[in-house]
Amino acid sequence: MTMALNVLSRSCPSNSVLELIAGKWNMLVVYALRDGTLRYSQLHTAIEGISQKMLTQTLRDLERDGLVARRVYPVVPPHTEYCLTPLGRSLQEVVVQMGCWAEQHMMEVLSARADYDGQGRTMPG
Amino acid sequence: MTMALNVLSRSCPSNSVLELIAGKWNMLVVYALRDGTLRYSQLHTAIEGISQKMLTQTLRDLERDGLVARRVYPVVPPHTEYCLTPLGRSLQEVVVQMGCWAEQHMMEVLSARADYDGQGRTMPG
DNA sequence: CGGAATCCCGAGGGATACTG
DNA sequence: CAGTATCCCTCGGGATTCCG
Repeated sequence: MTMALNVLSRSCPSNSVLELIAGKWNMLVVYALRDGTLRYSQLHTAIEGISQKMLTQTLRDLERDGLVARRVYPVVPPHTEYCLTPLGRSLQEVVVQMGCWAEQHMMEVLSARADYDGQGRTMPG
Repeated sequence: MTMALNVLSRSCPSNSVLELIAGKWNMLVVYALRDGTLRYSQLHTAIEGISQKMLTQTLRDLERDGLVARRVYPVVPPHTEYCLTPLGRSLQEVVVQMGCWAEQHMMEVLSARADYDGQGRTMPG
């Protein structure tokens, strides 16, 4: 019964923690902040295809989980900056590795997909 | 304009590759296969809370992407085994690190959530 | 045992409009 | 600029049933 610490177990908090990472945009935001502080609009530009709704929501989630720090400057027009917390930077190391893996192995994945789809599974017109 | 290789760019294949990792169950399946070969039912048991539909679908996706190998023994009752391919094992290293991060830092995340929710955001009845 | 097929609901998430 | 609020629709994914 000593299976407490296990990401595969729903009863283990690490499982829900892992879910937060698995979100579609979470990793990309952490990845985008790898070089330092960015403003909201800069994040919006850096992460292609993200809507403001999702960007805001993702940032709130990451802030809530202690991974991202938000600093608001009370000026007009508004100025808001985001950066990783120490906890966020510890995760960032793994996220960057994940990004590197994706960049390094994307061609293998693509060719695997091509093979798989070419084995008689394509839909002829 | 030399920003080709970038997981943040939708036009870069690595971006879609990263998406496949971000799926809710993909990482857990790769993680579950870290120790070697498992049968369908063993995976179903190991990964708490996954439905057979999602397990099958996730395995198909990972097989299609060249991360998981499927071996079917033509016996009755059926016997099917799954294991990581070399490509899958290269990803597995990063996934295991992600799992370790989740296990090591889950308490920090939990306490951050408690702090955030305690700052006047809870909904009193 | 290892799936495939079907049904169906709720959340995820985009588009748009508005605001301090 | 940095959000919030609302609408609305897709599809992720659970439950169930059937099959070789």
